[in-house]
Amino acid sequence: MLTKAQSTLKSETCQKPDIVKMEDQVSPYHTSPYGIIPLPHLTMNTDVKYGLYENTSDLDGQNNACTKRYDVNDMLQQILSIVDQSLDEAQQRKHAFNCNRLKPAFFQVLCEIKEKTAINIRNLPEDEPQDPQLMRLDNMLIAEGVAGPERSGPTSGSSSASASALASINDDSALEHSDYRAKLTQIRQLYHSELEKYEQACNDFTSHVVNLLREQSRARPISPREIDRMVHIIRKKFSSIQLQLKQSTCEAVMILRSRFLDARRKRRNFSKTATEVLNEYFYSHLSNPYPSEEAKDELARKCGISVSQVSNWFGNKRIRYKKNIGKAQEEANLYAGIYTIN
DNA sequence: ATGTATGATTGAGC
DNA sequence: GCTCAATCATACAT
Repeated sequence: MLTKAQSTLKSETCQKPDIVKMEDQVSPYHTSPYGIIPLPHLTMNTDVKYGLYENTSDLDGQNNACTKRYDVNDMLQQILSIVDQSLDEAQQRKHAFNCNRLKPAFFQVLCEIKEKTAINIRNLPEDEPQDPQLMRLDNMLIAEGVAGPERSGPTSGSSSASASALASINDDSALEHSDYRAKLTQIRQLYHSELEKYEQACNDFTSHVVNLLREQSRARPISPREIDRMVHIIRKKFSSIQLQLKQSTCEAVMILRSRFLDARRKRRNFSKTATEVLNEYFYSHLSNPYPSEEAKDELARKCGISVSQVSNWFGNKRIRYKKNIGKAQEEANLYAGIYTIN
């Protein structure tokens, strides 16, 4: 069954008698399932508007239009000549084409052809899941305070708990902490300005392409769906660029962390009183030196260290006590003498 | 400079 | 998620 579109195209080839003569001949007035379209007019007009028959008049003197040979070279020549046409000329042609009363019908036909071809099959919008790598990076950037809402106080973030505890112990680490925060802010600002740039560029480019496609859609069949698809593709490309930005930002944060927050590099012994408090608890609970969550909280508060530091201390203490009970006996006696063994 | 002490990290096991 | 054991990296004492 011939569609309106197909019949239109076939009738167009009929305009070129040579071709039709040799190939399958279809009536220019073929009735499509969509009704009769006065095809000869359409083809004539569009051909003229497109300039395909531009030099017909020159040739008319020698050759009748029906006998004129249209070979591939002629057509190529005409296509190539479009490049040489001035913008004004092109605009005129475009305008003439758009004003053609049969243009909407012709356009509809082209759209239908497209609808029925494979173009739409691979057009199906796939709901692709979010890139797991991108999600990881996003989560990390938010966790580090680079992306997401700005953090004001040093006590606001959960990750800063140990740092703020350290800061309360001595000025040294407080200084380092502020240094760390300053550097993090620097990274944050850089990240956001770059991200903004990318987004701006993406939006600019997208709107440019959309405008271009919309403009072109007046002359060739471009469905809104296709434009959406193009926008989707552009966004995907740009997000892959953003991915690189996020990756390098994460790297920078990790380096910063390792430099400033890796406590192994800047280890400080706990204060004497803190060690005393911890030892007191340890030796007075020697039979079960495993402080509960509440006890850890209490010890952390008393010592001005974090709960995880308390946990670390007890972990180290238990293992080292076990390894050298003899040597630890002295210490045990010292504390046992003061506190009743539990 | 060297050895020891100590807080933190890592990986296995539960 | 906690603990153990080994280990790292630094602080501290000598």
